[in-house]
Amino acid sequence: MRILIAEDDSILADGLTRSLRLNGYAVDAVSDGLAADSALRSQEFDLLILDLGLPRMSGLEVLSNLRSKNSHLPVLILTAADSVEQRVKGLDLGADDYMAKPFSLSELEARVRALARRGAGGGPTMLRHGRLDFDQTGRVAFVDQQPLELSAREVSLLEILLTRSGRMVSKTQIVDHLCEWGEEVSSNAIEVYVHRLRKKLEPSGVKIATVRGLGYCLERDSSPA
Amino acid sequence: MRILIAEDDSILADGLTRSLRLNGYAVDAVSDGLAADSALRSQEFDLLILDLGLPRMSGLEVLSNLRSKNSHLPVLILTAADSVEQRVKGLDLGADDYMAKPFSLSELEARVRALARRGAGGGPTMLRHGRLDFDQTGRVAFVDQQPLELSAREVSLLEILLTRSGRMVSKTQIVDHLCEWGEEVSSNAIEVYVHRLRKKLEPSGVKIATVRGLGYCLERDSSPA
DNA sequence: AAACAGTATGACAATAGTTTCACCAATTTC
DNA sequence: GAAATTGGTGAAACTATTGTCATACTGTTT
Repeated sequence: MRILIAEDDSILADGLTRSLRLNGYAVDAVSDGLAADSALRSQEFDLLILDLGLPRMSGLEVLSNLRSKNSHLPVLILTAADSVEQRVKGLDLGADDYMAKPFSLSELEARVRALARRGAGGGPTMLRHGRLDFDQTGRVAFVDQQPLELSAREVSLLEILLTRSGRMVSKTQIVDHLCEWGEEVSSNAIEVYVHRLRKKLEPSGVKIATVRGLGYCLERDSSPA
Repeated sequence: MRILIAEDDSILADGLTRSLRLNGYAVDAVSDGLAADSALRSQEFDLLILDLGLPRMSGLEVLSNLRSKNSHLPVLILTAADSVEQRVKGLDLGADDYMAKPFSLSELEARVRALARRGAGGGPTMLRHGRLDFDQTGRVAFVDQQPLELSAREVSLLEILLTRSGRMVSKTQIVDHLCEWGEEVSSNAIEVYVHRLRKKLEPSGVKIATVRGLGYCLERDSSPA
């Protein structure tokens, strides 16, 4: 689950980044509108947290650019407490939720959870694959009701595989979802994650298939329900 | 998926080439505008990465030539960080996206993916032929909902046949889509791919017809709907 | 019908991609 | 601050895929 934060107050941005990371999200932060716009073109995010008062390009512009590309990316806008007007504009332009500064971290986290869930297809937050259940909100996996002990990386990997169940997922796609910008990771790292996850998934009967040169994909349920 | 890189900085070009190849694209590189123009006339590409500051013919010229031929080829332009003006011109001339140097490889890769996806018909990525379904995004083929085990090459071959469904595909066209310039492949290699793909397609009832001296084409649905 | 060019097919070898293990660095936990 | 967990690297073993060869086959041409 990848989040982009566009916020010019670096202290606030830092705090948000840190706290969201603790919650298991991959977070990137930019500090002006142009950078946000550019980031949105290049990467796929699952949620955008957008300050409306950004330098170089206003948050409203960023938002309208985004929506004009027909993106349904969930957007949470941050506004100064007094600018009711902006807030309204933002919602008109298709923001999904707003928070007035100052706000409490835990409230923000809650909204983020809600939006992230909604974005994930609007559908159920429970992914199922054979005997494996995965709770996207709590980020826990179960095999026959028994919780599975997975590290953060493993959870993320499992999540991306599950959300694209049956489709090929290339290593680059995996890197994009798991890592943030500065973080360059050897392709071997992915292979290692897969290896470790496979081991932990063994008892569940869920298999990760390899297609040489293309990537990985979750094997379809072999066992009939 | 074939990409042309027009970039005169050979170090950068090299890096791009290598990294994109790792992502499974067929990449060709040229180092000046004329060569780019000429390559675009002779070969079919799916994406152009174009530096605007090219010798012999400027990137903007290459781009406008291309668009004047009514090509909708997705184009990603590379510009110096400060030349906002060029960038704007480029977008006006019909570039699809831009990146300011210097940029991170992974960011470029992401944009390439985005463009490649958009370029691939923009529309539905599901191709259907008789009982055979092919998910272009996921790069998986199904027969009656059952996934088909194909290698990377086989997937590519199937893709090109499906996208030209019913029409002839010459061996040269196949080589062009699958391989890069340096990569010389005997014509027999193609015959071998076809052979292997045919075998795997057998249970689906989908047939690849040979036309002596011309090439191959997917047989029309034999079973009337 | 013989000769020919193009195509099919199976086996083999080289390659490039993957798995796996052991180990180090960094971070978190107690 | 020590121990434990997690995340990442490199190297060696491993393996499926790929491309070529040699050979058999098919349809055309003379």
